[in-house]
Amino acid sequence: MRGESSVLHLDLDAFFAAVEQRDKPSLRGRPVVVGGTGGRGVVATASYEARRYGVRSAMSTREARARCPHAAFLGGRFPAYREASRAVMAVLRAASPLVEPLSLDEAFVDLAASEDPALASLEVPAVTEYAELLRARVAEATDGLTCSVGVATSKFMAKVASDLDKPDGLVVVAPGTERELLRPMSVTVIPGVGPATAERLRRVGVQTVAQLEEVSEEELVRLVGTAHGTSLFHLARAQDDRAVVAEREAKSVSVEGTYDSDLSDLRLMEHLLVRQSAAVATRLGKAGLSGRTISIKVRLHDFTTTSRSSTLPSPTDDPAVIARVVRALLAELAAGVDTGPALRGGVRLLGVGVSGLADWVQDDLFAGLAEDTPEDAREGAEEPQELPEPPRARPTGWSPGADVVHDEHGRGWVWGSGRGVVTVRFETRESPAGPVRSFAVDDPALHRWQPEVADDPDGTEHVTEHGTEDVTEPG
DNA sequence: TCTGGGGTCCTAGGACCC
DNA sequence: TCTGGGGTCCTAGGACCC
Repeated sequence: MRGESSVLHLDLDAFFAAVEQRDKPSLRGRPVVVGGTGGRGVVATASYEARRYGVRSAMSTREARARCPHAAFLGGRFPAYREASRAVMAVLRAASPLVEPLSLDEAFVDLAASEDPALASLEVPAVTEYAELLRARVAEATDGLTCSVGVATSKFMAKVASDLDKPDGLVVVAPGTERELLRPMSVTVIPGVGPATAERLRRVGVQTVAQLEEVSEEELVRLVGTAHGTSLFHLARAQDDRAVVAEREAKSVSVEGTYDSDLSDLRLMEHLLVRQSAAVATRLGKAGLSGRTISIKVRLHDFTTTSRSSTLPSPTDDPAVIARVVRALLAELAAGVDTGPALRGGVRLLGVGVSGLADWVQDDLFAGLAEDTPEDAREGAEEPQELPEPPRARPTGWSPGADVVHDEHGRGWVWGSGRGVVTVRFETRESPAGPVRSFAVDDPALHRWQPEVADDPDGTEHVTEHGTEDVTEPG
């Protein structure tokens, strides 16, 4: 917490809906709802006219239609929102080099780093005047969009303040007045306190910040865990030293989709996941990123959500590699004793994500792999007789398209990532495109294998993950 | 036909290494 | 051979945010 009110939080009012009303005069003064318009859509933004009918963000579009049937329901024009956002961020960056965008419509600005001569000092009157100037500049740069601004001695208090006079308002919290402002408020003003945490606190009689102040740090840690508990303890006292950070690197890239009716056909799910893999790869490529961990997400008809992930030895942005891993992860779920039947019972959402991002793309897969091949994998490759006993258990799943190596006994193998070798059974089918090989993983405890394998330009089967020469198929 | 899509952070357990 | 702890990586799930 600083001595001056120099952290500014800006929040554009009903942003998506406001852009629509700005661009389409016929919508001005009317209720506008932007969000998913399909059967399972939710509201992203409701204009203030629509909020009067009880329409709220995250509400299902179905319910919003029931509450306000005469509203304009729009699917959203993200390029327009991005452009408006860019104009706002440019205004803020002209005010201070330290701008931290939180989303398209929100940002922190560190006024202590400002070199704008229009900011006379960090005293409350000067900061108030300057914040009004910024609001005017935002309106001018965006052809009339309004915003709400809070200025305080910390990020937390600035964000609380920007919420106090919405829409089109400004609140500057004078240094030293934070706690009296906070005490009567609900604990839900604290970032990180959502429905689950609020309920836990309510059960021990805590609903306001004043009541939260009475709880010891140890008790809070016991209630909600170490990180959350200590953070809650300090935020209750308006203690917040988080810096405004201009550049934050992306940690993951994902694509997901909810379908209007539940899916039960595994081949269709695979098709959709592979399409999402390509979309993720495209976005990675455009951003110059690649990642090692590939995940799929599956939400069932009853909204339970499961995920599977697999970490490769080196980062990739290759749609073929991502798709291959994704297919294997789906096969793993389909083979699961619990997850398999659940999958066929109806899936409402599928998603693909890549995390463990690096800001570089490996040019030569083989070059990188040669250097850090795990010793045990090499040994396994050279001494196939030490592989596990042939399986007795029933195959737990089939993973079309994965590459398989066989040993001299005619058994098929797929190689793990530094974890030894996984036993599989395989079969080859004839298809118009040539032989198609599938394999089954026989040991459920081992089946989280790493199917990082090269494309197959010369028609031989080989595994690139731990050094290719060792594991080229004989003949 | 309740409940989007894009993220971040945290926790807990197991594997593995020293 | 037994006991043990610390650190890191990985996976799955959950809470939360806009």
